[in-house]
Amino acid sequence: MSKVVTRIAPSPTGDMHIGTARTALFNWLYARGRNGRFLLRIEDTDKSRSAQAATDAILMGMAWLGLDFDGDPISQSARAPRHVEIAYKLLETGQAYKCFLSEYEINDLRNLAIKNKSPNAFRSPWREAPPSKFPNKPFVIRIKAPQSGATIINDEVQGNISIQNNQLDDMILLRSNGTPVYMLAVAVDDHDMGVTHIIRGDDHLNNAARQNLIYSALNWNIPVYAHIPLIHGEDGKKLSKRNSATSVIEYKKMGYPASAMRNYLARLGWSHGDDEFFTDEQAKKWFDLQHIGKSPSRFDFKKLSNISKMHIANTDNAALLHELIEYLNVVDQPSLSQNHLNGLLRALDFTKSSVKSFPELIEKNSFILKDRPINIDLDVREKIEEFPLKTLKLLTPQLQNVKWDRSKLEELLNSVCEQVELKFKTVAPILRAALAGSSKTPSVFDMMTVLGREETIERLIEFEVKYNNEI
RNA sequence: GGCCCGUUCGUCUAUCGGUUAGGACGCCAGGUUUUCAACCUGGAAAGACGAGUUCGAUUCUCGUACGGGCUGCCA
Repeated sequence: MSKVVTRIAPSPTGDMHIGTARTALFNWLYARGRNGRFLLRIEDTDKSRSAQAATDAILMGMAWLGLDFDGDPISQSARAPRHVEIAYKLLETGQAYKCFLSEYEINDLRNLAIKNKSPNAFRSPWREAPPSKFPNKPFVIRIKAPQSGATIINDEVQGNISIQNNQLDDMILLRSNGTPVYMLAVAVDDHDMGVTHIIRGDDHLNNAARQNLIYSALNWNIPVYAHIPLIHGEDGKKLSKRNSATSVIEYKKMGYPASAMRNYLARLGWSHGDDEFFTDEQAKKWFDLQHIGKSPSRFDFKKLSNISKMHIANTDNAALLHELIEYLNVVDQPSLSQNHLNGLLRALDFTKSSVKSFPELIEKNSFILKDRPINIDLDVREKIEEFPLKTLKLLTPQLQNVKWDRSKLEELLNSVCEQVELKFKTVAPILRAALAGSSKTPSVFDMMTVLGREETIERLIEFEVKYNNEI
């Protein structure tokens, strides 16, 4: 059995689409799980639609998602001479022909066919014309498609699809300006690149029949097809800017880890029994074409968030910090000081287990990312019904001597609470206010251990003074 | 219009003729708690519709409805 080769072939138009990312992921998983090769080809045949910025966006998206491809990206436009060569080869063997119809004339013929309710696809009158009749006009090269019988597509996802050949028109291979069209380029490139498995959106399902025409005209082996259903928005309509975030970069900016995106996207339309949360290694091992669903699936942010939460909780601190830094960077936040970085690394132990995304993680860690004087959020202020100064007066001096670990601090706090005859429930908001100025924090003991003795005491004193002044 | 594809809880899905149709997210209720959360327990919730094949259909076939795709000198 020959080695598996897959590819992702996006066209460079604007940002990288999340659907493209999923298709890339499927191809990547399939190849990587089978010791195969995964290639990237930029489909820039139509130069007017292409832009370097869009290509960069694709590269960035792939990099963020960790979808590494083999070799250099292949530019389709650079391969145009080869496409032209094949078109002329087909012309020579009589499997393609010159068509001298103008676009205007084609339009008329097409409209006429629709008007007459012709069941057949459009045919050019030049199909069988002898060279002696050729005018001195620009021409396109069309493939000579069979007019009867059927073309079968063996699709790993959709099954065996049969398309009547009278539905297939003599598609254009080379434009009148001599440039190749997409359909030719795809078939030639996939063949030349040795692609064995084409996993792509099912909007290409009908195209597969056309591409098969090219393959068979050239006596090439037809690759394995797997046409996967498209992703829809939460409203069930095709994913668009109106109903969802469409570009990969937006998800990065929302602060979802790449591993979570891979997990969620893989699970969207593919399944491995009841497994919901899995690692890349498992996904590579498990991924197959048989368990890809046939119907389009809706993008669900709630589920993504849940998967994201599990991934954040399961990422080790150093890697998480690395991703967090990249996240802050992409959302144009100022970078963190070494001091903050150090604190963050320690705080992650107990802050990473309960958040859904990086902005939440930042918020949860805000106590360590703030410097004195601590600004107190309004909602926290409101929760402090009375301000028992005596508690702090009693507590602060004792903090000087207590052994600085979590259990000792708990003991101390409990005894102080007893002395002032308050429940810890009442005291905690005050400490939270003093230490973090926010209600979104980890436990006060965890904050104390990370902040350290000195900083904790400074914050408590600062708070005490502030309230003394206000009274 | 023609052709092609799809349809299981709100959502993602399991099921490869025989199940009390399972899981996850979300939702609801209760519990725990030191805030936001998190966590624990329980609950409601599905085979689009109509025929046929079969001892038996979610599963196979056909039709209908709905949704999607293709039908470009776009990709």
